[in-house]
Amino acid sequence: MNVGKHYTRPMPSATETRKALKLAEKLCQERGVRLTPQRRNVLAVINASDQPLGAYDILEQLRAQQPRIAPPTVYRALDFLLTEGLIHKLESLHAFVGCHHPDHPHHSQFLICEDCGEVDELHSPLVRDSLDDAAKARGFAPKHSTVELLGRCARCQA
Amino acid sequence: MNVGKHYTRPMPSATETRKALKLAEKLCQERGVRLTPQRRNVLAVINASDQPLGAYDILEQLRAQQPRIAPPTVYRALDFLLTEGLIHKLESLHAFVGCHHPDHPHHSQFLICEDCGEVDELHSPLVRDSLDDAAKARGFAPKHSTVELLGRCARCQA
DNA sequence: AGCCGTATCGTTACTTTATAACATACGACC
DNA sequence: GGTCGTATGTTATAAAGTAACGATACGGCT
Repeated sequence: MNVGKHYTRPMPSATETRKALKLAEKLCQERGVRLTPQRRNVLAVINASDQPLGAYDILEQLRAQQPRIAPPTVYRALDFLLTEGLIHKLESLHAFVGCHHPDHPHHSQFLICEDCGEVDELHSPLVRDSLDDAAKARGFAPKHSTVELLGRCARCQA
Repeated sequence: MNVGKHYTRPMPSATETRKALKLAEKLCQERGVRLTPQRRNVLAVINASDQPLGAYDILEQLRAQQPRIAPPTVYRALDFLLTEGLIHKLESLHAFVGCHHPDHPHHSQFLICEDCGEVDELHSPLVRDSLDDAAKARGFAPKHSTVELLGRCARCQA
């Protein structure tokens, strides 16, 4: 897959990754859902990456430990993590990123740099409200939003 | 593919479709690009549909007249039509719809009904501006936007 | 008209992304 | 210990998209 071509920022630290996993565990416990080892593994791979990962990228990484793991296992874990709001899917890349604020449901907006692959997760209330208003004006009841801007990040323009 | 399951609104009239094709021809001529028969055929199929169509749906329809047509031909036509702003791609559905305002470039926002498959193309200046502002605040230079709300349209709620 | 360069298209084969279907395992509860 | 629901393993296949290369068509030129 390899989204970024030029600059790539440093991988998330092991500490950050562990903290994210701890939070995920806590949230799942609170909600009465199970963060099973497979789901945890998938989340760990995603959180440990500095780039969005495709399902088959994740698969490949998991095969290092579990050579016989197959696509449905990964997709099932991804479905779970999406449902629980622990990750996001970037539709325009067919790739997945960890959620920065998994503790409450939200619309997110993503700025995706085509040069370096960096993904910036925003939660602009203005964007959210303007979208809600637009939907309301049409009597439309939104369940899920996909908001992705593709372009160049500040660093790659400089 | 078959996006809509329940209500489906009537197909666009032949008159509408013809008008859209006329406009597309005019725009292409003005721009010095060629709306070739294959491109025209693909556009016609998309415009004649009341639902977003996947590339392979389009392929299948074209095969009625041209049994040996292959995926690359369709994808090339789709690329052209996207570049010229004559159609849009709905990333969350892997499907394509005709553009309602092909005469000037624009960000669009889409309201996609999960029940009936209807797609509403919006051009809310508030949404556009709030997204531009959010991007600007991060020094991000957007090239393309994907804004899609999935949910239920007014009719399907009633 | 004939020639050239480029754009478009045909064709084959293939890659990448995603899911259906069914078998097996495992844990919670009676 | 049986059985019910949830999660996973496993095989196969569907759906979406592209690479590569040759053939043909088109527009501009002399």
